Amino acid sequence: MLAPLNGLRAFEAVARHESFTRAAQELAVSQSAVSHQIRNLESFLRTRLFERSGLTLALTQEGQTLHAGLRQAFALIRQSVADVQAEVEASPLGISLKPHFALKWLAPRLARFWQVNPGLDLRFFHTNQPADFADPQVHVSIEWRHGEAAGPESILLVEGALTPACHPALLAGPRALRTPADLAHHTLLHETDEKSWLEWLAKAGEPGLDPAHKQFYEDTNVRQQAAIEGQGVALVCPRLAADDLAAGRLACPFDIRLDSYSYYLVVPPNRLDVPNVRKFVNWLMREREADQAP
Amino acid sequence: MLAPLNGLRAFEAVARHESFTRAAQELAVSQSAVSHQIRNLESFLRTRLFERSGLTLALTQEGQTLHAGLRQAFALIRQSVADVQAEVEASPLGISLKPHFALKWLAPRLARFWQVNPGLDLRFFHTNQPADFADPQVHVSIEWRHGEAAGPESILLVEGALTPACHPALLAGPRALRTPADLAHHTLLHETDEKSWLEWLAKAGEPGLDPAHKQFYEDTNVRQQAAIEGQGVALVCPRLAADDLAAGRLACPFDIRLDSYSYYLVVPPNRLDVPNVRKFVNWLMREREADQAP
DNA sequence: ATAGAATATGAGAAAAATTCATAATCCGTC
DNA sequence: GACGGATTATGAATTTTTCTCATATTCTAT
Repeated sequence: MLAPLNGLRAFEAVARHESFTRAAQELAVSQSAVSHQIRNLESFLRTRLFERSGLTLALTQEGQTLHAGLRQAFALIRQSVADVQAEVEASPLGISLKPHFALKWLAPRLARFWQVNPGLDLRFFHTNQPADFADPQVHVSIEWRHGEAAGPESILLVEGALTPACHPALLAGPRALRTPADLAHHTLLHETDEKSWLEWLAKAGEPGLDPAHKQFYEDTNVRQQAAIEGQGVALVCPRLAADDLAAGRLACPFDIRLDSYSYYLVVPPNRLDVPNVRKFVNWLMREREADQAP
Repeated sequence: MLAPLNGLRAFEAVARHESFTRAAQELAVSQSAVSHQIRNLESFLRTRLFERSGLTLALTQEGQTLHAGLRQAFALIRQSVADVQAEVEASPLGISLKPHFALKWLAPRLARFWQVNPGLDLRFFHTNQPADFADPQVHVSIEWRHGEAAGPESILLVEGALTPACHPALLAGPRALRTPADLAHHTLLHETDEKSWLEWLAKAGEPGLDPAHKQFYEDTNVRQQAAIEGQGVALVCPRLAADDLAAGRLACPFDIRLDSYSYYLVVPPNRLDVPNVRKFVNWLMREREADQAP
């Protein structure tokens, strides 16, 4: 049977400090705990390790023998653990997010992040799926979630507020989009299913509307580009389409917005203890504030 | 917070064996326990330490960093603990016992002990008090105990069988000891109190007997010598007075024996795990057998 | 596909560690 | 020499950790 490691650790600290009380402070436990540990170790080794003569604590012969090796051993352990933690710290911060959010929201702001955190490596996992936090490379994610499904570890980053958008030309002409009912003559650009459009149509008072065509684009960047090319009407998130709207590449024919989904920052429990994660999250929070100010 | 030591130990074993299962065997725990330990350590360090790709287990970069230091550290720990145990092993085996038993029973047999266990150092604590097992130098004791008070850790070594003994001359002459009642004309040699004699007198049918004189000798060797010198009658343990009886220095006038007290070997719980203790106890047991054979 | 050999996992049981409250001890001081 | 301050010791209750069992999962080779 191998020696009780926690007792050895306590012993090493006591021997170094020459005091139970100070060792307890270093180990962040009570003096009583240290006393029990030492007693237990002494009973395991069947020998006294300290000579308690009054206020002075001295190592016995056996205690000296033990401490000689343990001092080195625990220094090695502490060093090795610190080395690993440094490696982990130096490894890139993994962020799982949708390509659309990455392109339209994060990318334009990242330069500012480097200014504040130079030398911090990021690693992006672009996916339309929920993050796989079992993968230790993934630390946080930004997800497109239904507001109600957002748990306590979710922080609202950008409000969804989905609304139809299309090439400005579609607002005029014979089949001009003037009321939601006009969508019946147009192509609706979907994601992977029709859920969002059905929800929006219901809210717009056209629940049964049957569009002329349907197209499916899983990637929102591609879908939005398709709308820009005039291939149909897509539901867009105005804040993430701000540039296209400002440049006149897109226009929003109606002011009816679906706000059940939004972009949320998701940080698994305790992940904020990782310094790099905290830095990134703090920066995101400040960007969010700046976003909402104007 | 310092790293979970037991997890580190498990990790070191797994890394060395390149197998959870074999590490579990070395540590004498289940594979499951090792798996839990590693998982816990990985979660503490927030990194994977092993690459589990099918049947082959490989260290990750972080795992290698950690193992490099831990291998050395644990080797040091094992060595230090072994060193201390060797020191403890080499220290004398402490035996607490009464001077009388030491002189009359143990001393004549010790030569045989050295034959079987050459180089094993013994340290005798001669005392008439019960052993102080809190003193780590005291490993076993041989005690004069009441049979009923003997606990499970007590082993009968020599039966007490107290009976009066005196100089042979007292068996003759005007005040010859022929019946217990004759003791009224003699001096009774006591230990520290009159208990034993009172008990013996009761058993001998002379409960109220009032002796001519009383003398108190705490040390049985001295008391027995006093009897040899003809100073009175002492209660002796025949097996420990065998030499004096055989040589005619002592005689037992009556065949009434008090057997409530005996010499017991006392070994505190778990002490038998100490190799030297086991050697001594085993030898004592063989001596006891040899004692009872003839 | 399937057997074999490994690791993973969840729940409950067992063991170890910790704390609290307080006792005992020791030393220097008045 | 009694007293106060500082230190270690101790016992009981509680919390935390560790372990096991039973079983799931994963991977490989046949």
